[in-house]
Amino acid sequence: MLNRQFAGLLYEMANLLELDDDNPFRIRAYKKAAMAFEGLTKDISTMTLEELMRIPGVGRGLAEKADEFSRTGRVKEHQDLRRRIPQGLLSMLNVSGLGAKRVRFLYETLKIDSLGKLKAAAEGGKLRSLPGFAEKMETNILKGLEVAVQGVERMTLGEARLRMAEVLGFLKGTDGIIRLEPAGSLRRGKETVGDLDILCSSRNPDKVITRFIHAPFSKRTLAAGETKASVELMNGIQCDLRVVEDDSFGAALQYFTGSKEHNVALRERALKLGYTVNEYGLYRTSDDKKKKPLAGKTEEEIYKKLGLQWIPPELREQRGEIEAAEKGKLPKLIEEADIRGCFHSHTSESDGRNTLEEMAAAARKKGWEWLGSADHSQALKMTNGLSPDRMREKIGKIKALNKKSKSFQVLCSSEVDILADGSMDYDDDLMKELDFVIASVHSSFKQPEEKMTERIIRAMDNPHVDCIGHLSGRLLGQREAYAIDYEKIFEASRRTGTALEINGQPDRQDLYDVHATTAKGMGIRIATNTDAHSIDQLDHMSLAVTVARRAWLEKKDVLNTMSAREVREWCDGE
DNA sequence: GCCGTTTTCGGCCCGACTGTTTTCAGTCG
Repeated sequence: MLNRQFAGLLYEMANLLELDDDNPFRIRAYKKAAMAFEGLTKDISTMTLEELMRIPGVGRGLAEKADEFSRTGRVKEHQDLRRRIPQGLLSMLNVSGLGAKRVRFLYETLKIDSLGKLKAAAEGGKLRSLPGFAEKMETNILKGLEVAVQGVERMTLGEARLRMAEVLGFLKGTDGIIRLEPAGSLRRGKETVGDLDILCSSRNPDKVITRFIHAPFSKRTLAAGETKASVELMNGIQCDLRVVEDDSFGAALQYFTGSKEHNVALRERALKLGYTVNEYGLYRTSDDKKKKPLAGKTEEEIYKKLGLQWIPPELREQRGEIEAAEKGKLPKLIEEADIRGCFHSHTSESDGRNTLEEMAAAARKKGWEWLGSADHSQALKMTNGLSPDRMREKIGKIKALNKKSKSFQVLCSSEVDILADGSMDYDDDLMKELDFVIASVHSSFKQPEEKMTERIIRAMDNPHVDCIGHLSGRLLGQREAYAIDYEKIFEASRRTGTALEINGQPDRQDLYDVHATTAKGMGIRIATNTDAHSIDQLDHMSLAVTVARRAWLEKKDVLNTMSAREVREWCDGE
């Protein structure tokens, strides 16, 4: 799958073109197309030129580049740009406060073409005498350099939600606050979050901003004006606060939730309809901006004026949601309240922290009707995986437990390893005794694409395997996804009726949202699972559901919305 | 670069903050 590589190449080309002072709209087109290729599940190397050109934002020029890239692994114009523009200038763009204009200027005047030379020049006080640069700018560049050298860290959504709850909890009590909501990529449920965005309406904006920049979690103030402030949190993450009038809250919430691409598309639509939209409201193009807006108090008003259904934040990625909203065809997204159980959790029998009884009690307390207790199989020694004898013992234990309760059922499940050759870690007789089998890869991650793909398909062909766990195997910030052919695997999944898991562990969130969308389109059933290793991790269902929502999934697409009885029937009827 | 029930040419989202300036460019989201 070359899509991500090609998207990366286009992003780099956009930056190089910017350094080359090329047409800004051309640069925007490259970035927009890069986004489109990133979200595409069909492999570009299997697409014809005509198919490529049907991707929104991709015309003949970029389609030909995609074609050139999949045939030759390179793009000539990209190589030309690389030859002409020093590589170091690209890394200089990562320094906060430096954009293409300033980087180019530094290169032309002082021949600075690397982070090292930039640091030396700033420390030597050589920048302050340049026109447009002064002492303050020099200091800021040095600060920006520290961050750029470390590289930009993004938090997982799970971590971001915790940090957000702390900040909101602190701000909540402030005098004069009317509404206070998280915005940005966190509200869209993106798998990782770069910084925290908070929106607030208040009768006393000064007070909120002052309290915010002096909060205990605020390490340093990056900017502070009348309507917005940014601070760096103790963990180095940036947190932005915007304060608006309550009449503009909906417009501002829409605006600061993004995504940027969604907002650009929305504004283009507004212009066609004779309106203009900003963070204060929706106006007629002909009207004075000081006039009261036609809409702005709620998001629903804005979307309605533009002839659209309200679009849930998770869908605002410019992946067809505006077209669907126009036709009134948005999905009715699954909600956490629809979930009645989880197939995948662990106990202290293998590597979990809580006993079977504790896990079951906690699941019941969440309002669930059933829980799949799916300890590891024997191959995973480091997790104390269960031998066949121990697993049979556990099956007996679960049967006894279920006799005591009618209203709550534990499924005897297991997360069985898919061994390197695609065979399963338990024999068929044992798997037959289990209610539900999740097959996962936990070893030999570096197999070539073809072998890994065959390995997983072989597991799906086993009649006892119900579901594939964390298909891509990626660990956010730690490990790349294994090389697999998604098209072939989805096809096998459809053919064998094997479900695919959306794993809600914060560093997994696996399937990827775009892959889950493709799977849904093929009629593949999805299980949203926690992979909980302790009772508190059962709350990771919220992350799994968020991924499902970003993938446009509805209640009917997800196995976990079945009642205990339906799950039993489904397991027996396979 | 892309795109088109106003267009195949001429558009292409919009505003806040900073640091540098005497009214604004660059950056950022």
